[in-house]
Amino acid sequence: MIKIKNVDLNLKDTITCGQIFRFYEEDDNSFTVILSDRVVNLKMNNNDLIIKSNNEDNLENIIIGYLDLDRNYNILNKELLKKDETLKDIIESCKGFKIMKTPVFETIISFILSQNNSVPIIKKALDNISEKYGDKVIFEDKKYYLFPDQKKLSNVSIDDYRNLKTGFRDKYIYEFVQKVNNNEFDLNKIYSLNTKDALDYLITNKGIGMKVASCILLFAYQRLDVFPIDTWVKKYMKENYNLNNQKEIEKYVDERYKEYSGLFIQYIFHYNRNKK
DNA sequence: CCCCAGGTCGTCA
DNA sequence: TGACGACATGGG
Repeated sequence: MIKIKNVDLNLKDTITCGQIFRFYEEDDNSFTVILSDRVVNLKMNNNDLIIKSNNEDNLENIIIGYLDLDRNYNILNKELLKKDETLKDIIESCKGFKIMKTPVFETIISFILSQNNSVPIIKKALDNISEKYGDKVIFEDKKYYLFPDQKKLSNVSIDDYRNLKTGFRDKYIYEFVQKVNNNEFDLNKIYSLNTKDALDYLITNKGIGMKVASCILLFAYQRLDVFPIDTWVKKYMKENYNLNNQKEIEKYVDERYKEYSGLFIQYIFHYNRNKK
């Protein structure tokens, strides 16, 4: 067990707001997440974060990175507030909310699955893939399956994916995995690209459009300057700002919030989700 | 039974 | 460019 004292973290909202899919809320209000090569249980005890895992190697650093605990959100929030003072209440309500740093490969598969799909079904498909091709881990007497890496999926066919309930996205996942394994798509190249080029590079994959690419950049690559525009955001921006299409929204958000626009979108999503 | 899910693709003006 | 239907699946 590891304890990180005095963290500024809203664990529940951060875990459950749609950044990751494979997590379990436990009876003691802790969360068990399946993270790359291990299973981790996270629990807040007052302001301390209690961490347990089947694998404690480098665990504290991994969780600090995963939950973005090293970033100074106070500075970000101040910058955001400077750009738009009307965000005061929203920003305050998002205290402790973090943009997670999620595993790249799994995140891309997850968000390919997310198109025209609902969260429980996305989760089910990810679990199916993991149970079939991922390594088994026993943690506190329970069985879990890690999400497989690209090598483990190299021989999986479109039909295999279909049988795991990925729906019509089966071919997209297949093609993406093939391209990664054949070095036709380089996950590390993203780090060296600016945000616009990274988006253009991501959408060269079938099944990845602008929204999915934005989620990938925001969550897996920590690009806080992208803003995933989906049906929810469109509706919200129309109702509150009278912006009627994607172009108008992009222009508005980019002009006002620039390098923090991803944070801005996550904050208003989070705020409105909790409001009702 | 119909509708929808934090979309994207292919097709046709 | 821009609009529009199709798309697998499961839950309401």
